[in-house]
Amino acid sequence: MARRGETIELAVLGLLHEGPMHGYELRKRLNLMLGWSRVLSYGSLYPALKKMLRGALIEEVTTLPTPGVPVTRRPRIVYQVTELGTAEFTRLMSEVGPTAWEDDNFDIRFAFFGSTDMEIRLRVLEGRRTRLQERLDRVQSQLSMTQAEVDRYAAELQRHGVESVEREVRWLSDLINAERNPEQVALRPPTEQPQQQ
Amino acid sequence: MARRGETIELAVLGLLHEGPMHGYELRKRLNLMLGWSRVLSYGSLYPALKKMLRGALIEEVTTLPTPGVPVTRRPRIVYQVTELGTAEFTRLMSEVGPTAWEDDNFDIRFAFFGSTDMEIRLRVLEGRRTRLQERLDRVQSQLSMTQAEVDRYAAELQRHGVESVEREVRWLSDLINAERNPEQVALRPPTEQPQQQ
DNA sequence: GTTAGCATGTAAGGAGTTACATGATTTT
DNA sequence: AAAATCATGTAACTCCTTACATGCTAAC
Repeated sequence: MARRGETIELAVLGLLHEGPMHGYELRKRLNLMLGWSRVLSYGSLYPALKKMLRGALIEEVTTLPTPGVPVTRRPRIVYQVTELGTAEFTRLMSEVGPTAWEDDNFDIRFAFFGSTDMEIRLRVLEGRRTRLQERLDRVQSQLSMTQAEVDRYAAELQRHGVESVEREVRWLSDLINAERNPEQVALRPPTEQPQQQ
Repeated sequence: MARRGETIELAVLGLLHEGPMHGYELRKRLNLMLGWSRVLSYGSLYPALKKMLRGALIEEVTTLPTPGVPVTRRPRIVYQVTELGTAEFTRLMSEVGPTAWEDDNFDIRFAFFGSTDMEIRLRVLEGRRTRLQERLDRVQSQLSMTQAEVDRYAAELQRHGVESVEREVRWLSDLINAERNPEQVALRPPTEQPQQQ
């Protein structure tokens, strides 16, 4: 039950889904994709690749005659996902472990929604929404209790936090609706033009 | 130059600034305050307290006759901040190390703005804004390059990310203005009532 | 020809978690 | 009297980073 360490693994499997890649490129794409928080270092990527190689989730591509690029290339090690890896990808995407709703893990799952089916997408979106809603309820109940004695900066931080999470919940709700009614609603909710065309 | 491990230390020093507390209560207040992301565990709090005790940043309070509470209390170990700790708090608050603008570290600094002076507040706010703006610029320049080939879910994630960071930047700008013109603007920007009373 | 970036790794360590262990106090 | 929660701690482990080490290739 690989609940820990799923983050990089899932990201690599998802990216390799788009085509074979070498480590350096994986890192670049990952940092572009999840650039918001941390920058993935080689010190964690390469060992992870080795481990996945041992687990036969990925394999080396020996010859890949990319059209247009000269073949005189030595040091690059290009990986591709195996059948086992594809199965593991699906398993990880649908797994609802305790860390699956954290920011980074959710973002990775969301980024690869195109490689899954609607059932899983809905489960992930609704799970995240439920989690955020729980946090919101917890904070707001505590907020009403301790309201009087809080310093104004701490209060402003809480206000801003609540507002951000509420916004996130609305975003998730829009996405869930869009999943359920694929025809009626475009993926992007009408922020700019509130009229139907 | 304790650049790492500053997070808990700063939080503890900031909280003890409000008055003496024991470990359990520190954890509760911290989780209330920064409840958004992780929950601080005892396994990291208590060792940190021990370390700070060794460094004389905090000290045990032997007798504290809290009015109204019976004194028959044994196992609680109440800490208070020392002079050295107060100095360290100021130092950490004004330090602009590479991790100071990360979400958690920024939130902690912000939460204790009431215990610092405006100079430091402005430096922290402006530093955070600069960092976010840099990320924004980097992502948007990359976004314009790779625009065509991106999957729609990955694109929506990026769009949402950019929007969130832009919102955060605006929030910071409002706060910076409020710091610079303390009379004119209330801390909270006029969301509900745009009129002056 | 030298700087910048591509490309792959290893070793040591940091910052925290989970799980375990223990006992007192309050509530039901 | 049992259950919940208060209260303090330790040991092992995980995931990741930083710093180091190496060499190739493109650009200036």
